[in-house]
Amino acid sequence: MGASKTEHYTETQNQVATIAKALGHPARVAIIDFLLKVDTCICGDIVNELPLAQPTISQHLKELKTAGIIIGNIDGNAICYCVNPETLQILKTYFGNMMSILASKNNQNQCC
Amino acid sequence: MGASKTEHYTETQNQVATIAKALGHPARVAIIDFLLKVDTCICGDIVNELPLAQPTISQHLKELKTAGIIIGNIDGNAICYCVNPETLQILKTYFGNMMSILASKNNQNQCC
DNA sequence: AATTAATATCGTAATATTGCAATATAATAA
DNA sequence: TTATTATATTGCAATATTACGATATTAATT
Repeated sequence: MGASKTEHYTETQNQVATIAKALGHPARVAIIDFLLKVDTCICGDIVNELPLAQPTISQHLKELKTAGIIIGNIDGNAICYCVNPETLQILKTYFGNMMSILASKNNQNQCC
Repeated sequence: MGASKTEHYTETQNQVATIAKALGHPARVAIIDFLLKVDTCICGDIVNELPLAQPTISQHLKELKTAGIIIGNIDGNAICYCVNPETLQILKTYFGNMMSILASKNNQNQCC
C-alpha cells in the first residue's frame, strides 16, 4: 500500500499529523528556522542557505505551503515566504495539552 | 534518491524533524492520544482501538519507540507502552520558541 | 526585443513508507 | 507439555518521498 487511511481518524489527529509530517524533514525545519531568523521575509536566499538544489527546495517550500505552515506572496520576480503562526499554533496547543495531561498523571503509571 | 542529507543540518533540526516525522501519521497521533487517555498503560487494546491490523500497529509502535516518543516495558506476556514526556518536551520547547519569535516580530513583515 | 534573475514544474531514479498475510517468539494457562 | 494469548518479524505489493537535471514561466533589466 503506502497510503494512510485518514478517514478513520479525528480531524484533529489528521490535522496534527499533516503539520507534523510537513515538519518531518530537517531541510524543512531548517527552512522554518531561516524564515524566523531573517527579519525581512524576502527569501530568495534559502537556496544559498541549504545544501540542496533549487528544485528540491522549491518542492520542500511547496509542501510547507500545502500544509499551511508558510505563506508565499509574489513580490516582483521574487517570492516572499513567511511563517503562518495560525498553523503552528495548532501544534503548539496540541503539545501543550499533551504535556498537561502527562503532568497530571505524574507517577500514576506504574509500569514506565 | 529518497534519503535525506541529515549531516547538513543542526542536531536540533534533525531531532525536531525525527520527532515530527514520527508524529506525521494519523494512526500514530491516535496511538499517542489513546495512551494519554487511558489511565493504566497496559496497552494491548490499541489493536482494538484502531482500524489497522496487528502487524501494522506493531510497526507504528516501533516507529514511535525508535523516535523516543513512547517507552515499552515487558509486563508478563503483554507489553506496556506509555508516552515519554522528555521527547515531547523537545517539540514543545521548539514550538514555544517559534511562537515567541513570531510574536516579537509582530507586523514587521510587510509582505505577509 | 533580448537577456537576466528568481522560482516552478516535469520527468525520473533511488529509497522510504504503509499495510497486511503469514509466521515467529515468548509468556501464561490448561 | 500443549494450548492460548500478546506482540514482533518477515516478505511483499502499492504508493509516497527525496533529490536533481532539464526545462518552463514570469518579471525585471538592458
